[in-house]
Amino acid sequence: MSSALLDRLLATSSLLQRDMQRAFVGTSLSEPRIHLLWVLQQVGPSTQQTLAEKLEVTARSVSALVDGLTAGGYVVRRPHPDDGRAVLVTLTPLAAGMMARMQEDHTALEAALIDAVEPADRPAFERGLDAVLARLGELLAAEAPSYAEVEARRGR
Amino acid sequence: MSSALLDRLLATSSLLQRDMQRAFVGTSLSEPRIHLLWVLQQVGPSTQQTLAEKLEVTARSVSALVDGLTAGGYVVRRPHPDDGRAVLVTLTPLAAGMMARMQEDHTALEAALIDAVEPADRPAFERGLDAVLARLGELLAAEAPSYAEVEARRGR
DNA sequence: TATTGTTATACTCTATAACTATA
DNA sequence: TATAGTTATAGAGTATAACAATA
Repeated sequence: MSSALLDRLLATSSLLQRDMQRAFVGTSLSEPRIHLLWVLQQVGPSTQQTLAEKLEVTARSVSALVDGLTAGGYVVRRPHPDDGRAVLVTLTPLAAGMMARMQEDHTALEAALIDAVEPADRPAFERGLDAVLARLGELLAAEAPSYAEVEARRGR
Repeated sequence: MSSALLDRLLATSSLLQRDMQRAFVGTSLSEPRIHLLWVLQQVGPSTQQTLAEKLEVTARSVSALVDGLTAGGYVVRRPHPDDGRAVLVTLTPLAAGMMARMQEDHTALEAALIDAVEPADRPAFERGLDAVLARLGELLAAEAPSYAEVEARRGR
């Protein structure tokens, strides 16, 4: 008997994570640093506060990550044009090139995974995945009130 | 247009990870420590070497994890009956109870996720998931030779 | 006053290297 | 010699709290 659905989903998570890590062995880039670079590529130059929200870590942790990435030549801190307190963290050309390649790898992996599924199975597979994702979202929302909800309750 | 397949798989990973973490807020249990306890529940009392292999970390890291879990009252080090060098890390009744509950939650989540998928979609969904898992395994095996393969090559 | 980011401090996880005790 | 585990040391990531500069 094959292993349970949940175990296969967890196995998929594990393999996807390995695939991500494999792409950066030999560089000074760890998973949290790659994540920061990835966000910068997606949304463009950002303040550290914005990065803290996207990465779901404290502003202090972003400072440390940006320090490391600056030392490695992956990002630079530029003054914010409108706000003297803030900086705009910006990818260097080196890092922008790496992230563009990572984006290509991402697209290629997407294609490889779709290709692996029998065409006849694809619609049901995608519906099933969406259903699982939605259910997971509901379960988490039900049991773990969001930050916004906690704040609203406090405000009463 | 909905987001791509790969992004939905990554989103699923992220939500599963959150669900796992949510279960242990308020305790002194971090993700690596929970992982160790989980392995102990699955395979029974184990040497630290065995745990190091299962967790894919160094023996030194296992020492640190076991130290922390011992201090928290979750595991005890018992002498190995046949090997004076080794210890058998064993769950305390406290931790065994927590892990049994975690196993139940795991089973309940499994049922909730299957329930979320339309019965008519389930066979194709499972085939698709298996296909994705297999393809991911192939890609990783092709590009990242296993430890065993590296060792065999060195032995030539 | 509120916000942005840094300095100060501490804890966890990880790793390598050297060492002890046992096989 | 080889293996199991620890001590010593170091680096990364995370967090909270106090502070500086700017809004």
